[in-house]
Amino acid sequence: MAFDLRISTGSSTPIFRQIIDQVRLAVATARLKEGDALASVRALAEQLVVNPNTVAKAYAELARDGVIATHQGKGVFIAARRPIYTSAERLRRLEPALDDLVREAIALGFSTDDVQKLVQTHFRKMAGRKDGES
Amino acid sequence: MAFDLRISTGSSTPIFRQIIDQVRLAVATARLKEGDALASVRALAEQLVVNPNTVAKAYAELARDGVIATHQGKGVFIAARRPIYTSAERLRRLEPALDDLVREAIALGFSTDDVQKLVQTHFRKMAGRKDGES
Amino acid sequence: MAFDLRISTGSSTPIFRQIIDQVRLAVATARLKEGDALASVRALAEQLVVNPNTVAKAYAELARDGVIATHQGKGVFIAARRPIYTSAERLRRLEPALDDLVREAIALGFSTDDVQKLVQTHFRKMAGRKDGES
Amino acid sequence: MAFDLRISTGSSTPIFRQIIDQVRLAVATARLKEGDALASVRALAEQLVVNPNTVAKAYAELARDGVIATHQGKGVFIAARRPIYTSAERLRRLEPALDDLVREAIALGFSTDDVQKLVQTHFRKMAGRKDGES
DNA sequence: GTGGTCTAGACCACT
DNA sequence: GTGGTCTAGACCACC
Repeated sequence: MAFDLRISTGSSTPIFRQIIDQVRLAVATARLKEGDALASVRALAEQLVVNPNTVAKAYAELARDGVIATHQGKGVFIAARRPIYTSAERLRRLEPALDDLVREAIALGFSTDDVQKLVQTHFRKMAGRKDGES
Repeated sequence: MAFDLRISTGSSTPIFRQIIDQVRLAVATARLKEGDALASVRALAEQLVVNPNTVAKAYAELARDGVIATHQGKGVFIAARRPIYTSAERLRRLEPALDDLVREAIALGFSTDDVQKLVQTHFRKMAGRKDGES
Repeated sequence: MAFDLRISTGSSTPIFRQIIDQVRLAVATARLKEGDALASVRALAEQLVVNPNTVAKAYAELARDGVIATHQGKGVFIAARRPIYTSAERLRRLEPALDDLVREAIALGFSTDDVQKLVQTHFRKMAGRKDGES
Repeated sequence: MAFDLRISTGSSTPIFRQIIDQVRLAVATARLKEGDALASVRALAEQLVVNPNTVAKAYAELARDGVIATHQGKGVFIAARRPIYTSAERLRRLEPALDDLVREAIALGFSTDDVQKLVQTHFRKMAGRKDGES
C-alpha cells in the first residue's frame, strides 16, 4: 500500500475532515500523484473501523474540490492538480487558521520572530516527512 | 470601563470562545490585571446582545481555568496571575494551531514565505489593536 | 416566505442537487440577497417531505461554496457574493452541460443559430422569472 | 470499417452512454445508414478495452429504441430511419439539456454572450470531427 | 465489485 | 431551538 491513512477517533476534528486533510496533504507533498488509486470506500471504512458513509463523505468533498476523481464501478483516483480557487478565496480559507495561531501565540507570549521560525520548521517537517508519523 | 469586549456574530468561532479568548488575551497583554472587575453575566449579555447562557458558559470556563474568580454577590474579577508555563509547555500548547495552519497552507498551495509574511501582518494587526475589533 | 423551493422526487437529478441548484439560481438572479434567511434544515426537510440529512447535505455544499453561511444555533443565511473559482475552473464546470447540449442538439438536427437563439431565450426566462414556475 | 467509435474513461458520462450517443449521432448525421454493420458486442468490447456487458447494455438500449437491429448469428445493423420528429417534439427533447446548461451558466456567473460563444465553438468542434475524439 | 443517494435515528455543540 | 457528525442499513447505477 502506497499510502497509509490514520485517524484518531478521540480528536475534536471530525473523522471525515481528518481523511480529507491527510489526502490533501499527501497530494500537496507529492506522496500521492495523479492516477494513484485510493482505497475503496468500503475498504477504507473497514480499515479505519468507521462507517462507509463517513469515508464517502470525505471522498465526495475531495472530488468536488478536484483533488480526486471517482469512477463509477472502478474506484477512486488522484486527479490532475489544478488551481481551482481564486487567490482571494485561498487567502480567505487560510484566515481562520492564521487567526487561531496568532491569537494563541500572543496569549502565550511568543514574538513574531518566534512564530515565523516555528512556521518554517513545521513547514519543513510536514512537507518533508514521507509517511505516518503523527 | 477598563475593558471593551467585542464579538462578531458572522464568525465561525463560537461567541463563547471569542469572549474567552479576548479575556485571556487582555490578561496576557496586561490590559487586564489582578483584581480588575469584569461586567456581570447579565450586563455583558445585554451589552453584546447575546444570550446570557453564552456569557455564563464563557465565564465558567475562565473560572475553571483560574483566569477569573466570581465572588458571589460582588461580581467577577481577574484572578491572580497563573504560574508561568515552561517554554516546553508553551510550545506544546501552540502546536495544534501551528499544525493546523501549516497543513491548510500546504493544501492551499502557499509557500513558507507566503505564510511567514501573513503571520507577520496578522501579528501586527492583532497585537496593535487595543480591543477586539474583528 | 420570500423563497419557495420545489423538488421533484421522480427526477433523475438527486434531491440535494435540486435544492442546491435552486438556491444558487435564486442567488445568482438576486431573488435571494445577502443576509436573507433560509428555512432551517428541519423545517425545509418537513416542508419537502425528505430526510433532514438530505437538506443538510445540500446546505453543507452551499456553505462550502460560499453561497450561504450557517451559524450554529441560529440558522442559515445567504452569504456575501464572491468569486471563488478561477476562470479555468468555471469553464471546466460548465463543460459537461455544454457538451450535453451540443451533442443532443446535433443529434436532433439543430443548427448553431437555432441553439444560440434558444440559449438566449432560456437565459432571459430563467434570469427574469420571479418565482416557482417549473 | 465504416465507423470508428472512441470512448473516454475519465469522463463523467458512463461508457455505455457514450457508445449510445455516438451511434445515435452517427445515424443522425448520416455517417451511418440503414443496413450498415456495427462491430459485434465482443469485438467492440475488445477494441474499446471495456467489459462486454457494457457494450451489450448500450446495444440493448439502441435496439430497444429501434436505432439498430440485431440479427441472431449475423451481427448488428443500423435499422430503418425512425420517423422524423415534429419540431415541437425536437424542442421538447432538447429542453432538459438547455435548462441544465443555462442554470449552471447563471450560477457560475457566465453571461448570455459568453455562453453563446461557447456553444458556437463547441458546435464547431463536435460537428467538425469525423469520429469521437474526446 | 465499485461509488452515489436516501432514510432513520442518535449524539453533540452552540445559542 | 439551531446545525454538524456519525452509524446502520437500504437501493440504485455502473463496470
